Amino acid sequence: MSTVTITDVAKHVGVSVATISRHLSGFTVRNEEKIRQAIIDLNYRPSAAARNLKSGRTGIIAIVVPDITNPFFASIVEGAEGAVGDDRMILLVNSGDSREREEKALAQLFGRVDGVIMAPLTEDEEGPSFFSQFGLPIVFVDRVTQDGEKFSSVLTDNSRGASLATEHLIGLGHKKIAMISGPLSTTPGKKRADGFRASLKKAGLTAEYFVESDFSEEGGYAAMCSLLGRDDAPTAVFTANNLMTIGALHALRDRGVQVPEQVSIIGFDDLDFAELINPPLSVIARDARLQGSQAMDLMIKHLTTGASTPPEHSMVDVQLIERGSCAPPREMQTIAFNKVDR
Amino acid sequence: MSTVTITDVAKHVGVSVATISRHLSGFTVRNEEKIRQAIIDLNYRPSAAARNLKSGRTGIIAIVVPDITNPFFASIVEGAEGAVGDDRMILLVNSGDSREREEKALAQLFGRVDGVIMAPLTEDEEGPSFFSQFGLPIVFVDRVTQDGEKFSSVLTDNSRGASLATEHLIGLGHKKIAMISGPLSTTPGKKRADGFRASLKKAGLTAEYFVESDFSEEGGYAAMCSLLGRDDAPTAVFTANNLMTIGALHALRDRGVQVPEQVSIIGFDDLDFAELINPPLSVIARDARLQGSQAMDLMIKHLTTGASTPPEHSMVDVQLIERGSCAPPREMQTIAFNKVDR
DNA sequence: AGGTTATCTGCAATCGTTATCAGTAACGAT
DNA sequence: ATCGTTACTGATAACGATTGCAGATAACCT
Repeated sequence: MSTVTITDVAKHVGVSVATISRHLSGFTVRNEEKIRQAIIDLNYRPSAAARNLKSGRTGIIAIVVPDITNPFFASIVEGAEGAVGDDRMILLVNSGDSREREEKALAQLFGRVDGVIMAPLTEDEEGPSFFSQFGLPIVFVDRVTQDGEKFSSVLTDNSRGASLATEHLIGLGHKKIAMISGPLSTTPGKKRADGFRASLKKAGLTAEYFVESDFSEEGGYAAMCSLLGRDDAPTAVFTANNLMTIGALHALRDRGVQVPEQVSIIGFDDLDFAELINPPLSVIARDARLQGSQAMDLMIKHLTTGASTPPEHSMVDVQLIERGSCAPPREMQTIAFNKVDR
Repeated sequence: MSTVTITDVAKHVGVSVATISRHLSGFTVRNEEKIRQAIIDLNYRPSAAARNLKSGRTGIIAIVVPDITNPFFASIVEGAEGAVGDDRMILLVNSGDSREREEKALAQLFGRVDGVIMAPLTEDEEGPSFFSQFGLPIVFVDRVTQDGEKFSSVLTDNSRGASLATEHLIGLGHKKIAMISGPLSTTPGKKRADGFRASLKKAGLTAEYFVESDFSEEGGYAAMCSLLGRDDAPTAVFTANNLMTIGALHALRDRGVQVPEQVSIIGFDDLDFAELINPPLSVIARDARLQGSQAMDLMIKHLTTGASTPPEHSMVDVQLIERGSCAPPREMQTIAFNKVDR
């Protein structure tokens, strides 16, 4: 029933398949009206597979993200969706976080898509040829590779964002500042950690409370628990992504720790509900949708101008949003009290 | 460079293309080792397009959702992702909420995918042939169509969920209970409104505070504002989905309304951060991931057993999760006070 | 050695579409 | 009447893989 081909239409009208094909590609043909009608009558739909085979293009762009339920990646996808245009579609792949799955995905994607936008969660150091071997155009989000010169990317100023957060805490008077970091093997993980350390150093502090975690809610929970379990607990915490922030908040809540009275907290990446939390959560925010749409723009540009054009790298800005989860440390208040007392 | 075909491999080894093809399909051939080596040396990857054309199948299943940043739909996608298996992939389409875009998507999808899982936000009354005209296998999530007998679906007991919420509020003593409803033109919108009205009626109350909105955060905000602006404001509100709940909470916060002291609120669909809000949000929850994986299971079953098998309909359960955003109405407390006073 | 299987192989057709090329018809200009 | 131009048309060869068929090779048995 639904296997009506261009040949059927041609027979039905009484012309050759070439004529139908030309009509479909927008050329003017004689029996235009009859053809239009026949297509409707027979419910003909051109075979995408055949077109792909002929043209070598699919009109599909893949987006590889580690976790679509992470609002950050969902926003990336949304942004890319908005920029994709009418004649292309998006193929979503949840890669998880392993190199194996990423490689498998890339191999599977080959021939099915015209290009890949890749947003990593973790990454390993890789040979420069790893991604190029697939012969697919790639645009990276938040990742730099040793192939840097070969692929375009849309980066965040991760290091600056981390510095903003850290300096905000320092400015409030905190000395015992913790960071719940992402994996140092990833670009965002490393850069944010770097920014944190740099800011501490500038203020004459040491990165005593540094916990490397895994960008997951569970990881954030565990990391916060371990920090709270220390003899000399920190008075402020910077969490390196949204999921770990949620996990850390859950840990604080479960332990009955008051925010910001006992512990201040600031997270990287905004959350839809950050204002609804008690207290409203201060964060380092960036425009994830913009990052997604820029990545898509770069990809489409690359596809339309041909592989000849050199790769481009754009940078998305970050900003500090103060809400209420950060306050001066308790010790300061206590010390002040003590002084008055004596 | 990357246009290595099966013919190149055949030439390189010195056999016919048929032999290479057979090796690829798992048959035993003579020069197996040489072929394997040649494939690696030449970096050959079979053309998906050509395979699709021959086989008529693509190994891709589409998921059409109105908004991927809605955590509910993200979870649906995640669930489906987990159930898709190794030899298939997911094509994500953000449909928005218009019938036009849905139709366009379906038309575009034809030939590119083996089947479609469709989760609606809005829907119109449609002729029974609307979806069948595309000749694509479809599994619906949370939607019933007049084609009901033709397509499988995974439904939620929306009506029961709404009743659970409403009866919870009634049980606390509320009389002035509002509902911020989704569009009544949608299956979930209608069913949840039905459940609400039914429960009110059973308790001898009327649906005086009923606002039809649009399942969006902005809609929820506006609806809550209009409810708060009434002379005789409600003491409890049931919001029909997660986004409207967030919007309503923002409105309450902006107006400085105390929850649950002044207004109780309960939402349909759980939120990741429901526990972190002050007070923790009570909700009607269901397993969205399960809904997604069941939809995928049904789709794969349909694809593997052929179109002959009759459609199936499964139902996902809902449950009330009490957290703290609902309390007895203020009037009752006031009245009690008054009685004691006199 | 000869006959009979059991395996493996290559040829060629096929999937549905588009690009190329060689027409043909209509029409005005010469 | 002939020519050139314009505007369309149809037959056919690709695109890259799979598969039925028939032929070839090897293996086995008597």
